[in-house]
Amino acid sequence: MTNQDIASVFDEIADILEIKGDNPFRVRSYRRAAETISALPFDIESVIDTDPDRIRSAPGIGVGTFRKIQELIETGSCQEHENLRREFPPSLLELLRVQDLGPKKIALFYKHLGIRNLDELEAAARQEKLRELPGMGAKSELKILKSIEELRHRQGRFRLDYGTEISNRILDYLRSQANVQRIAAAGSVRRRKETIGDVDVLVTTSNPGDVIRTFTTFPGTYEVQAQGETKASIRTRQGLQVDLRVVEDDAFGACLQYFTGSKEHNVALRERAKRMGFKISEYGLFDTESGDRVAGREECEIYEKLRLPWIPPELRENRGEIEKAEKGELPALVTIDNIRGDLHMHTTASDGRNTIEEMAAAGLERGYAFIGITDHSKSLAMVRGLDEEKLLRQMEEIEAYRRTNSGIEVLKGIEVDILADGSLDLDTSVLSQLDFVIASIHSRFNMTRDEMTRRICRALENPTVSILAHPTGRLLLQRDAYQVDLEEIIKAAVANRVCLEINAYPARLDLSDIHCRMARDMGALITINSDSHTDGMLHYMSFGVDTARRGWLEAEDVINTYPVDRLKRVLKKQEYR
DNA sequence: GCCGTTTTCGGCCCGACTGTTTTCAGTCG
Repeated sequence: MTNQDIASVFDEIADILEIKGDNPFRVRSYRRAAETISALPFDIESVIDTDPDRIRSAPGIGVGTFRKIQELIETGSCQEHENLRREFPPSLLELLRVQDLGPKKIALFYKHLGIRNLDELEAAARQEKLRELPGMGAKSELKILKSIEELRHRQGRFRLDYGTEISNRILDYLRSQANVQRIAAAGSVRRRKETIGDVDVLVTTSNPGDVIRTFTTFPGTYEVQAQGETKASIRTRQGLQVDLRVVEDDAFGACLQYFTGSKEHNVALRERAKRMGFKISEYGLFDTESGDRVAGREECEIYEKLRLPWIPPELRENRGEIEKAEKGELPALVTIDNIRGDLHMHTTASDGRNTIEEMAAAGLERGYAFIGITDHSKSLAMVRGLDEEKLLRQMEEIEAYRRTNSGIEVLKGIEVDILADGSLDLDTSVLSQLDFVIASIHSRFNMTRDEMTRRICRALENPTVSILAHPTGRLLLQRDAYQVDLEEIIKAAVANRVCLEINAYPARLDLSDIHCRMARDMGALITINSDSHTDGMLHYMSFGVDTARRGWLEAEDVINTYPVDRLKRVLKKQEYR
């Protein structure tokens, strides 16, 4: 059972308790537990027997939660959870994913109309039955219909962090439990796409039957969907499908290339192969005339025979990579090893869980040369955002830290809110005393495109601002980006020497890969940041690097790769490109 | 349900927006 599986049980308990109308603080504590668990940097199942205190000491994990974790790992389920599921149909929970629909209204619809799932909700809305209920009207009904439609578009997809966790677990499991020779994950996980539809695993073995059998007993399996001689499919508890294919050793490379995709990249590659007198398939590269297989064992041979350098999977979207490869002009993509630090993280001063010292220690452990402390500003009352006075106090705290510690440069920053009119939430006289200022939007998402664009551009003109965080505000599979003219934003950023962020938080990845490339082409500098709220989240950085690579970025495009002195000049706008 | 203590209970993040209301409930961040 993965941390994610455990976390989602607690989330589900919280959901049902909310619909039930239970004590909101009890609900929150389940949510908090879920959050903590999904961010733990270690695997619960593998330490629960040897080092249970590591789990017990995590914030928000008390006696009750710990018992439920034990119960989940030992028995695969938890009594409290099962009881609640009997009380309310689990299908009710999918309704929580409808925007603007919360527990109260779901309970109302369930009680009065017996609505248990999306289809029934949609039908009731179309028959104009919802508007008759207390507190409802025609407008809410239309809003619900629109939200249902948006939700249906997203369904069946998963975030990359979950896909990565599952594919890594399966690879480890098969390597240790079965007689595999070569094994790799292909598909969108390998391309590091921000969301994935399924996981494809390829394997070579001398004993296919054994590998298939082992695969179908993977501990995270919810159901086995198909099981044949060379192929099997399982579904995880979260509903993610994983396909395993046993392939011939001589075709492993070809198969890896084929199943890595993307479809568009493969179509373009096939056309090229055809022009050159080859036929390409998952079984190899074949000479059209003789029918001989000329490549297939290694993936790079396929590209080689097509007179191309090997193309990194992140670029395989048919967005010009084949043309560039042909000319030898592929970018030297930024790697995680190039990253020297992280400029966006929170502490206990606002909604983070760790102190400045603890975040610095975690940064050191990752081998960073610098970190930037950037708590929220006062308008985010919900997270106890900092006002001018508290910020000044935090600055003193950081200076005190600097005097007693070395080895990592702790920069004084803030994530200041951009208010509705484009002004900043804190006084410029205080902001200018910081090492750098991140500006971002957390409220009033529903402005018109023009209003929002003007709002952000105005903020970028503030001389203290050197980073725009999560520029489009999207939350993957949850919330679309706000309406904004990103081209205008990028232009304004370049004109004002502001760096655009790739927020590496797996639910954001904002800028997206496409916007990232656009920003680079327009001359913008990029910063990749984890937006950590605990010391265990710094590793999210790798997802940001994945996005940067998909956006064709090189180390020089990303300020986190710069030595501290150069970084400081960029943050003070003395240097840009 | 967690946490911390002024220690075994009582507090726990709150303000804005929307659509429904005629003073507020529900949702979101």
